[in-house]
Amino acid sequence: MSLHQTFPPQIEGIFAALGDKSRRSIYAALIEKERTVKELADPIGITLTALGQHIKVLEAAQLVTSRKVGRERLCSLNPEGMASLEGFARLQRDLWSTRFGALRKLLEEGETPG
Amino acid sequence: MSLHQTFPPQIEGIFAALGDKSRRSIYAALIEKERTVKELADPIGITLTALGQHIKVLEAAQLVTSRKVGRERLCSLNPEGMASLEGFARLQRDLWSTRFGALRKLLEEGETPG
DNA sequence: CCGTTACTGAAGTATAAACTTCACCCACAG
DNA sequence: CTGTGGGTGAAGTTTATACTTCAGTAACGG
Repeated sequence: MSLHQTFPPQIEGIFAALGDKSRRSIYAALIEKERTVKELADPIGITLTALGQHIKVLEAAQLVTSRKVGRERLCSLNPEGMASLEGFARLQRDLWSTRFGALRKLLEEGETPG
Repeated sequence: MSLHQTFPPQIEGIFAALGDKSRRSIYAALIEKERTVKELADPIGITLTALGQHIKVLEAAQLVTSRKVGRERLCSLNPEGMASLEGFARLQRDLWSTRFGALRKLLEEGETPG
């Protein structure tokens, strides 16, 4: 039914995940170092339950990984996610350059009829 | 109050904008070529009003530009947005490499005692 | 053992934001 | 000039989802 092409599934997930302010905060907090669920929840001011839900989304998007250590859960950044995003963004730019290049070429050809 | 550093404002806007499925569809549709509000609204199945609101968000995020042509509004991609995102993502990867490099160095030093 | 701390699942609430309706304005065609 | 089509603003609805509460498990400290 849908005429429009959408983004690759992984990229969709990344945008959906980081579309939320709390999850961006979590991600940003993990840039410095790995942290427990509690350490992440406290400064944002949400419950541990809410934070756990966010972590699930971030893990599904491959932006974060986590592991149980004793009774705590240590969360860390997963560089794969951002790397994929970078690749996607670069591809977009390449496509654009190509289009722009093609346009320029057309214009140049138009100027030199022969 | 907030302990956590968040993303640069422009990047925040981009994630917030593309966090929405409809706006991703719009963006994807504009990759091929520029389109009017109606051309964008029809395949998604939303009203022109709703689409107009999305365009405003995408423009604020510098992902899209638009201009009035007669009674139509032509929307096109703004490559600046994606370029910023690519820069941000690459910076993240660089930070990670640095951290990882430092860790590896520490481990190597630990493995070669004296 | 007991009490506290960190977390988790289910289930319900609350709110932000996506979306609609409706009235209206312009541009263009007949 | 009338009629139709594309677009826009204000204001209300609706829905997705972020969030909570509560009850429970497991780990650690005394």
